[in-house]
Amino acid sequence: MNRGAETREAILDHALRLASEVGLEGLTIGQLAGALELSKSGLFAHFGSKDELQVQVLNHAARRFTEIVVRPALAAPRGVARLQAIFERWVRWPREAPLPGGCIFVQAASELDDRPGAPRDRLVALQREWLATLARVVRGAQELGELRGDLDAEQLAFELYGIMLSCNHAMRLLRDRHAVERARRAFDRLVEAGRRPPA
Amino acid sequence: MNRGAETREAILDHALRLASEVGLEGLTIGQLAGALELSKSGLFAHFGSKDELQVQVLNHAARRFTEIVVRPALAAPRGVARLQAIFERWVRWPREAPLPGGCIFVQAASELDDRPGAPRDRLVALQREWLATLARVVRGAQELGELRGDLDAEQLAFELYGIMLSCNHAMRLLRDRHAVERARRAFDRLVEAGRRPPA
DNA sequence: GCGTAGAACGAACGGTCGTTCTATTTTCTT
DNA sequence: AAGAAAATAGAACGACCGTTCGTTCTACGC
Repeated sequence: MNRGAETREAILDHALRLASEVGLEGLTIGQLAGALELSKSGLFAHFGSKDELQVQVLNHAARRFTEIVVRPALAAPRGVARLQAIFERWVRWPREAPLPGGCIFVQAASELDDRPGAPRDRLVALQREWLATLARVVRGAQELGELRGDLDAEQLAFELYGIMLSCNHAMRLLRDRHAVERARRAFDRLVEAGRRPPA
Repeated sequence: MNRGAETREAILDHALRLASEVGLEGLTIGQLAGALELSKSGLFAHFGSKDELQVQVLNHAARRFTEIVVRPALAAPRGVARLQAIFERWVRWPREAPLPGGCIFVQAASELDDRPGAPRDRLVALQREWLATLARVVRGAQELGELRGDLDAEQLAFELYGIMLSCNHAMRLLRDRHAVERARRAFDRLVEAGRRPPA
């Protein structure tokens, strides 16, 4: 790896942590440079613009997310077990990334939803991908007969992500220590309802 | 109403709309003053600090929320009907407030969750209140026998809010035109599951 | 009509923002 | 070892930030 690529990696690492706390907008080049003992201009030269820095932070986060959440979950056996694995990994991922300010995608979603530009476009693509991944795992469980075949996989993905968002809200804003427990119960109920034949 | 109270109301009105788009942090006193054709210092004098402005914007939003969502829903008959009313009102409320940038509480939750201070404290109190309201309506339905008595009302409130958060995410970030439809289906399924006796 | 309190103003403060230069140092290639 | 290329530094920029200050305007009780 180039010398430049190394420091760029270090920058993105720190930027990711920082952005989870203060947001992608709250991220400032001066503070980031100060924390890494670099000059503002030196750090800036790696990216050329703040938008590009934000895009690369999102890409960096996506790589981490794949490593920490998606790939290990794909090691679990297909079906509901894999769905459960992906859920459990998601809950832990801010701790393992580590992202002291919580999931950066949730954070960025609020920040970017009304701000057109490259960072928003990138985030939208990543979140669509994530929902598609959830739906794919659901379909895997359907093909195995563990979940009803007439379920709308995208609908289930929508609802699963809702549980995760509520969990995030309860943990990060309300500091509710039972948030994960609540989310787990909701997840189990949702999956259980998907097993039963329709009434 | 005092002259001062009138302009303060006008300020908060505009600030609320603006904050829904750019966030409570993105709100700047200069821009707000410019939009209202006031001087920065003249506007500032009404609040004394930006934190206080943010707190008052949150309070203003809470008043609106009560008028638009909670109070009309309380006019619906107790039970599941009222729960449905509160859900439908919630979906529409950014359009009716109007909040062109979507629900300000969801927006603020991400912004403030890692920033201690008066605005955060106020938001936490408001969101706890909101979840408590949801739980109270659920309990109303339980007392009427429309929902199972052994359900955990707070758990159901947690899951209901999750559906709303996922709806918000799909609408605002993904620009998904079927978000409300998805949310409605999730809501119906959740309530329906609450009607049935346990398996 | 006058005096006074509150409301709004305009200018300025020190700071920080993202960005743009130029110059210097470090790293890589040959 | 030499020369090209990449990486970093440092100073400066215009813009805007929240905030302060002293002044001016406006409305209303006497």
